Amino acid sequence: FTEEEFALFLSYFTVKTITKKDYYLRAGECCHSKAYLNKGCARNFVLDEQGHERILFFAFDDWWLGDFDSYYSGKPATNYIQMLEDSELLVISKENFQKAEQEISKLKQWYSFKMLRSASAARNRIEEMKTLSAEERYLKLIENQPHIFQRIPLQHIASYLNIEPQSLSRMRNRLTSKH
Amino acid sequence: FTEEEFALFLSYFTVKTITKKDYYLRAGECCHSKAYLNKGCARNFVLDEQGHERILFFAFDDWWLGDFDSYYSGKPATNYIQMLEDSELLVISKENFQKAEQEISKLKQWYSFKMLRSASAARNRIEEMKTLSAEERYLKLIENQPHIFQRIPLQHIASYLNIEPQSLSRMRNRLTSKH
DNA sequence: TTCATTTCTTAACCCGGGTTAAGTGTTTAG
DNA sequence: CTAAACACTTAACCCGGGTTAAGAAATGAA
Repeated sequence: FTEEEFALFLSYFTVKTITKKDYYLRAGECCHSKAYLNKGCARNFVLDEQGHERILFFAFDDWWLGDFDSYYSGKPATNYIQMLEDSELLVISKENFQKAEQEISKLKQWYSFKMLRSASAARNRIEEMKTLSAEERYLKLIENQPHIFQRIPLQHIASYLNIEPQSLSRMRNRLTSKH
Repeated sequence: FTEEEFALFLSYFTVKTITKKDYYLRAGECCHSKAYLNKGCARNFVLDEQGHERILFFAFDDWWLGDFDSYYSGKPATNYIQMLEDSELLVISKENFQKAEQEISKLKQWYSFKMLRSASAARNRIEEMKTLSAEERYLKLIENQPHIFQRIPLQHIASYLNIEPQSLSRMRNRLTSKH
């Protein structure tokens, strides 16, 4: 983007601060905006049939928040997006994004590249879930995203790994006593 | 697409037939093309660290085949794509697709819509894997894609459900004797 | 400082699915 | 037609993670 394009794009956003534990989005609501997470972090989760929270992923600085399906279909969201720290968001409405897309030619291209990366990341995540055990996923997380352990409670990491907090605790114990 | 646009698009493809059990793509190869599966079906799988095949998804008539990451990064693929029936593919090379994109204005738009759907499908799949048990995924599969059971051996369906064939057999037994 | 909430750990028991092994059908190829 | 390859099932044993319950440790609020 040129400086002018970037400034124009930015002008379509509004700043929103959300305190820890509050929600950017709840299941059942419709998602009419995208939000750039400027500062803070969030968890994106769904409820299973027993009502357990299942964390799909965490979002940190420089991520985009939203429920894709709801945004594009207009139907109610299935995802909850809850802040895990006091956070600052740059929010852009659907309408403003469409306007911006028409005024800034590069935007569509940029966005479709983003979409490609997003699809690719989701596919890799599926691959990971199919080929790695809980323990392997835990070790990989420590290796690839150690910063997560500085900011996110273990219970949420357990949910992300698709196990109960007790099991993660037991696993960590097993791993440290093993050496 | 208009009829002319469609004919032009088609002219960039070549027909390729692949017999049952042969591969459209193997891990380690680079994926330089996309393929429209005109007739037949295929399984897309990866190998885990123990060398077990893990099926990510099946492809039937009207699906597109390829390894996204390899196609866009130019790096070797991690996915195998193997035909489960004698199949007919319409193959388009990376170069031809790029040419077509420049000549047919709607193509980029169409493709970015496809990409959106693909990202959305992958996200839903992750959600499903996180919230449903093996048995629930099996029942859902019977309900939503019963035709799969007509064309795909149970061992492959087991792999898709992320369990061993023996476990699927046991589960089916459990379910039928339950009523 | 003190009480309450949240987070983490430990332990006992249970169950679903993995593993191994064997056996029965059912295709396919020579 | 026959042997080999493939597909499916059953059973015994084991193990990782779920469940329940309790308590310890850390954090936060009054």
